[in-house]
Amino acid sequence: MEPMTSSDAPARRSKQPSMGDVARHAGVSSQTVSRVSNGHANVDPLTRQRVVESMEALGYRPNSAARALRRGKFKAIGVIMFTLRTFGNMSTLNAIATEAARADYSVTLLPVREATLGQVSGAYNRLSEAAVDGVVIIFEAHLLDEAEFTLPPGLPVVVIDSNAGDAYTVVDTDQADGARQATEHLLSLGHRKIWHVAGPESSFSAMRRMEYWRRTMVDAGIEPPPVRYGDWSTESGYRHGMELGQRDDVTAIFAGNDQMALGLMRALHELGRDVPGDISVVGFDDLEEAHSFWPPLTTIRQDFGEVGRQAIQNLLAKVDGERDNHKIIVPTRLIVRGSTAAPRE
Amino acid sequence: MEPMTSSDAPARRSKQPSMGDVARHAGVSSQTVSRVSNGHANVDPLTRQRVVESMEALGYRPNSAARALRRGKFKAIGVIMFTLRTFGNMSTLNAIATEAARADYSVTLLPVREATLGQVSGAYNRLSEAAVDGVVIIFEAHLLDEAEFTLPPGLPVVVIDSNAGDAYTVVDTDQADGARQATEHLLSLGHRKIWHVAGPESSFSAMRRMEYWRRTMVDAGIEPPPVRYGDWSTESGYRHGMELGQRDDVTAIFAGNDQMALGLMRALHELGRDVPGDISVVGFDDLEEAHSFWPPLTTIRQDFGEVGRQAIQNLLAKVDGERDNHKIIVPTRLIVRGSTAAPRE
DNA sequence: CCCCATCATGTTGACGTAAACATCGTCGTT
DNA sequence: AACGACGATGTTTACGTCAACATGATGGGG
Repeated sequence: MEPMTSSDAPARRSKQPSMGDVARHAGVSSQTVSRVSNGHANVDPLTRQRVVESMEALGYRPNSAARALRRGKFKAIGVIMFTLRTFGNMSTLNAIATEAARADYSVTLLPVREATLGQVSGAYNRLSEAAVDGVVIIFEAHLLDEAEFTLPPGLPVVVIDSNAGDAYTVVDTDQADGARQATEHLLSLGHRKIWHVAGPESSFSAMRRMEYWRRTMVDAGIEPPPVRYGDWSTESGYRHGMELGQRDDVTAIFAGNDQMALGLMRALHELGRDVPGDISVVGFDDLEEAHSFWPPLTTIRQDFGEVGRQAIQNLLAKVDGERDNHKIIVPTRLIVRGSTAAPRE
Repeated sequence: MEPMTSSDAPARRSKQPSMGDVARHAGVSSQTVSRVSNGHANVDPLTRQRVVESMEALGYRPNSAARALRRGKFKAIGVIMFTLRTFGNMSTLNAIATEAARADYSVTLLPVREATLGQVSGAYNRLSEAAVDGVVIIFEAHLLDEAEFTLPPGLPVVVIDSNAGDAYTVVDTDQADGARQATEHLLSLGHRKIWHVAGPESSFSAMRRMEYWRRTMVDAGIEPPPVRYGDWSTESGYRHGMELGQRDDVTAIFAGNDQMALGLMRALHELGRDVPGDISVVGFDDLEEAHSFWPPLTTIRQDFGEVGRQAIQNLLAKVDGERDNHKIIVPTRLIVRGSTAAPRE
């Protein structure tokens, strides 16, 4: 990989015009340009007009670095995440970006990676110098502690989908209720022994869903079968499907997410087991494609949009001085489609 | 869990220590602090040590606004897009973020939305003042022209998946070859009349794929059946599937993307048509789930990672002064799975 | 018709950083 | 011993913006 140094003459970007340039061009002071630029009152319409014309003529655009320095605000919020690869993270990010834009904030991605321990001297990671007014953290809170970075003190934080406790404002999908709805749906169809293919043990969401599946089973007076752990991927769902599909005491499976449910169903197809005739399957997430799976997947819909919205609203409130931490729970909803049915007699 | 940010810190962030504070605390000049902060040579190890300790003691972190102002660089690149909702955009963004982080750049999302035409005066949109050194545009170039914004002159730009022509550096998947491979695969299996469900007419990618499907058919001496247009969604695939599945002259369908292929297959399932026994289906994209569809989908794999990598590398080269525009074509690959077979006799 | 409120505009300075230049020892060489 | 090179550190200044204050004009009320 080439070092990409800008050592050699960095083709001096033809100096962007500044307020001073515009001011000179329009024959006013730069302060007047500033006033126009910020839409302040008390500027003569004619002057304003003239300034706007000069700005256009010179192709002036405000220097946001100077602005941020002057104002002490970046009008930007950071999103810390490990990967964009999951549907949930992406949907949440999309909602965050949309909501932030509404408030005229931009969103900066701050992927977490190996700390760039430079010299013993300047050991700052990107985060500590990130040009943001606040951050949304989208990952498992327990990783926060072992992470290679420290959050700058005083930086407003909102955590999504985590067990961060009272130290932060937390926005979370109602994992518990979702898992309960999924399990009860299967119970109400007449299934007794409901299997669960959970997400990885490192995931807070996975553990919550698992816990409430178990609790619902126990509440129904049924001994829960042993949990099986996947890693959210279709492959892991497939593997468990191949095993579970060969047992004759399996009539219903609750998968920790839709992708594992998909892998599961594929395995069952390959084994010649009918879904939902022989085995019912429920997922979690409601991927956009879930209704086109074969059979269309019964699943728990997460409202990622609402999660993102809540996260931004709460974060911006903190940026504006709010001190308290909140815990916001976004409800989930059971979507019944074709992958569940009453067990065969 | 110990809180890593003192949430009890003063809401007033103006208390952030500056270089001067650190300098005073360490008994050196602020320039020395600057040198330490940037890992420059020519600093006495003992002095360096002392400065680092002072930085830690005061919780100093560099002010990136001041830094950006001073250096004239933001170390950030912007990504302009309409939505994160599609698999392709999402994958590309992921690759971009990863690659940018490698070069120590951060990524700022710049979702395009209705222009915020403020006062007649300060009608700047977010883009024109965005704190970025360059931008990647992920959408149809023809929309660039009718977009409500103008790209600040002199701002390096790389366009992905578009027909932007010579005005920009363009990174694109080899749509043409992908469509050719898909069509030829079906032809080589013995299919003659291959139907195509294309993406929306507004999409450059969709049109490229369609064009080369047609061209390949013509080259094979076959009159292409009428194109059918979808909108990339599973629903639109489903609709076309319901229609095509009821005709007995349909043995092979090339869908413009995997999601439409999925909808298509669902419709065929509902109609009792066997895939690939009665009808073969090919997609485009190779979604992560595609291999778990039922049947596993034969499709064209796009290398989004490479697209993102190329985009960033070229953009950063431009940021460093490169003037020329390039056209980078990233190859595609046919992935044969279970949704295609020779036509029934 | 004078005074002051009001408005339009200009001037000054500070935000935090880092390049450019200045200063002052120290050490190796002849 | 004298000289200069070099390394460590300090001083000055400018980056672009905008708040605060200053100035100068206008007009209405007493």
